[in-house]
Parts: sequence; structure tokens; C-alpha cells
Amino acid sequence: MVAEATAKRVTRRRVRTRANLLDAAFAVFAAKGFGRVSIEEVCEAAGYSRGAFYSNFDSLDGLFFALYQERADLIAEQVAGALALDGPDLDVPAAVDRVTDVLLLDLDWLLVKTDFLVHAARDPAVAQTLLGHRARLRGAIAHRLARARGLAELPAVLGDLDAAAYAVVAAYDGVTTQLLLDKDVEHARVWLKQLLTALLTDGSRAPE
Amino acid sequence: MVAEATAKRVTRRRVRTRANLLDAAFAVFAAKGFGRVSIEEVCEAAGYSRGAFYSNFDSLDGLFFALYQERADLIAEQVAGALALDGPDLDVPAAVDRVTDVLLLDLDWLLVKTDFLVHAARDPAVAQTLLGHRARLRGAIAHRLARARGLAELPAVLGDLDAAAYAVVAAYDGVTTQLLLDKDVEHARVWLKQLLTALLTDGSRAPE
DNA sequence: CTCTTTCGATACACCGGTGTATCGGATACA
DNA sequence: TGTATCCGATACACCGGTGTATCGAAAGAG
Repeated sequence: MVAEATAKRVTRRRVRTRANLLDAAFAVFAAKGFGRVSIEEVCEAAGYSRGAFYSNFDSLDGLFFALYQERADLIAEQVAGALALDGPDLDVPAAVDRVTDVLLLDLDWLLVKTDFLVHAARDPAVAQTLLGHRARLRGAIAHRLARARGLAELPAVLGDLDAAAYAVVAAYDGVTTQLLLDKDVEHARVWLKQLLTALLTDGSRAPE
Repeated sequence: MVAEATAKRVTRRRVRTRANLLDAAFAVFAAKGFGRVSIEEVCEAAGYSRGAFYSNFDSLDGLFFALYQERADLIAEQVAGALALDGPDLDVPAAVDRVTDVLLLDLDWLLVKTDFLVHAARDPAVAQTLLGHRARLRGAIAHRLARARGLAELPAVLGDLDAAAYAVVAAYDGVTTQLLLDKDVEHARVWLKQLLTALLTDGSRAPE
């Protein structure tokens, strides 16, 4: 019915295997890093043979890309949810808390995400999609920030809203780097909140 | 003469070969990423055979580690220099400019450094040395910051000096992430300066 | 200049992963 | 339930990289 490119029969078994392969790949990538993983390893972890793999993907890169897309969309959804919870006016500290909890939830994801960053850094096409994700994320933040309690509270050094959104993402990335090394999620959460507070509120007021 | 562990003859040719291998490895790693590089590729790029490699290192990991150590020390030196240029009192904006220029000088280095981060994230022993480097860097920054013009200018939200140093490093890492994707060094420099300014000076004063 | 020590080139055996071709069992649809 | 289609397991040929052992050549010591 739907105008599919080459109308093929979509089996139920197929989607299950594909999902299983993606899940297994996530675990294996997180544990060993993309660069040290073979197709066979992924298949073994998922309980399939290489035939299944080649039937669903055409390379490890392809699978990695699909995996990233899937998970990134999922996280983006959660972040959007965390930003939208308030009423029309945004309670900055509360939103910071919620977003921080979402962003620093899963260490494995941060690991895989960084692998993907390294991958994208050397492939312009991949970099483009990643930049797209990030731009959209910044856009959502800026849009939400525009409805913050009082715009006057934003420190003037940052300039406009886009700059503030950029700063938020940079803080997230910066904290992530440290987190990948010390694996201290709680510590990272505290720091990210502190950084975001420092960036998004007037610096002349003491925090506690 | 010198009490060396197992007194061996240190050939001049050997150090040259080792250096050549390291240089070639840096170029190859930067271009293709650690995960996609073979020992043979490094040897070919350096103009040596695999025999030379195994005579100087015992694995690709070993070479990577040595490479990181070497370059990281070099950068650390440059940063220390950039921080020390002033008189006893630190001119924050000027120092920010100088440090920024040093830190965001070489895109290839950022690439390799991120590869190493990903590597360290999965090897606790390697992570430990990287954490050591970072702690030392933060220490130097905090130490220098302590002699800033007026401590009162630091925003209260950040708490003590260590917190400020942490924030500086986080900003650096955050900007690096974006830079790896868009490759816009000038843009990154501007942003890093802006972020550091926002973090290190009282937010209530406008910048320009 | 000679001699000893070290360095690195070459050759070899080996293994693990890759990609393809084939085929039997599973699945959707009438 | 029959059957046309799809999916994934198995087998095979292949290649690239690894690590080791050996040996001629380069370099330092005297």
C-alpha cells in the first residue's frame, strides 16, 4: 500500500533480529570500543551468525551509524521532555536539575557517543549529521531559554540566547570528558549543575 | 657511568628511528584514527620495516602511549609558558588569550588526544595517567589564578579556586568537542575566550 | 682501523576476520 | 493449510596483519 521504494515483504522476525543485533552491538561497543570490535563479536553477543548480520547491515560502520541514530533520537526525546515539564515560564534551576539527570544517566551511552564523535571527526558526511543533532539540541535549549523567568538574569557576557545555548552544550561536553575518566556520575552531575548555574544566572549572586 | 638498569649501549641511530616512528604514527593516527591503523601502516609511513617497530615498541598500544606522553608534556610546557608570561600579577584577559591560542593550535593533536581519551576511558591504568595530567593542569591554573588581579572578581557561584580551574578545563574540553566536528579553529578560539571570560569574571559587567 | 655490540630488514608460519554463495527452515499471506 | 517468499545458518576461499627467528649491516668503543 505505502509507496515503498522496492515493495518488499517486511517480516516480523527481521525487525526482532535487527533490534537484537543493535542491542548486542551497543553492549559490545560500550565494553570494548568501536575500533576493537569485529562483526563476529557482535553476532556472537547477539546469538546470531554472520549471515544474519550481512542480511541486515552492510558493514560495521553501517550498524554503528544506525545504532547512534536510534539512541540519539531517544535521548533527544527525553531531553525535550525534561525541558517541557514546566508551565509556560521556565524555572531555570529546576530545569537544569532535570536535564542534568537525563544527560548524565548512562555512562555506556556517553562512551559510545564519544566513540561516534571520534568517528565523525574523520568523516565529513557523518560529522554533518552529528552537527545537525547538536544544532537542533541548541535550538531547543535557546527556544526554551527564551521563556525563562527573567531574561535580564542571563549574564551579559554571553550575548544572545544562541550563545547561552552553545555554552550549555559546551559545559555538557566538558563535564562528559572528565566523567569518562573518573566514572563518577554523581560528581559529574553536581559539577554540571554548578557550571550551568554559573553560566545561566547572574554571577554576582552566591549559590548557597 | 650512569647507573642504568641494564647498562646497554644507546645507539644514536636508535633514537632517530624511534622519533621517526613516533612522528609517522602521529600523522597516521591523526588521519585515520587509532582504531583503524595497523603496525604495518605506521612502519610504511615512517619508511621502516616491522623489524624496526618491534625493536622499539612491543605493541601499537605501547607506541600510542609513548606518543601521547611525549606530546602532552610538550603542550603542558607551552601552557605553563603562556601562564607565566605576566609579572607577579595575572592579567586575566591577556592570559586567556595566550592560553587559548596554545590550546587550540593544532587540530591533529586534538584528534589524537580524543582518541586517547576514548582509549583511556576503557583502561583504568591509562585513565589514571590521563587523570594525573589533568589534575596537574588544573593545579597550575588554580595556582596562577590565585595571583589574579583581584580575587573578588571571580563569580561566587564557582566557589573556590579549584572549582574555577575545573570550569576552565571543562570549557576547553567542551569547545574541543565542537571544534572536532566543524573544524573551525578561529570560531573555537573566540568561543573559548568568551566562555572563559564568562566563567572567570563577574557576569554583571558587559564585555564589549 | 678493528672488533664487538646493536639495530633493523627479510622470511616464515599462523590466525582471525571478511565477504559471498548456497540452501533449508521459518514466515506471511491467500 | 498451502505455498511463495524471505531470512539467516553454514561452508568456503581469501586476505591482511601479527609476532618470531635469523642474519647482514651499521655504529660505537678501544
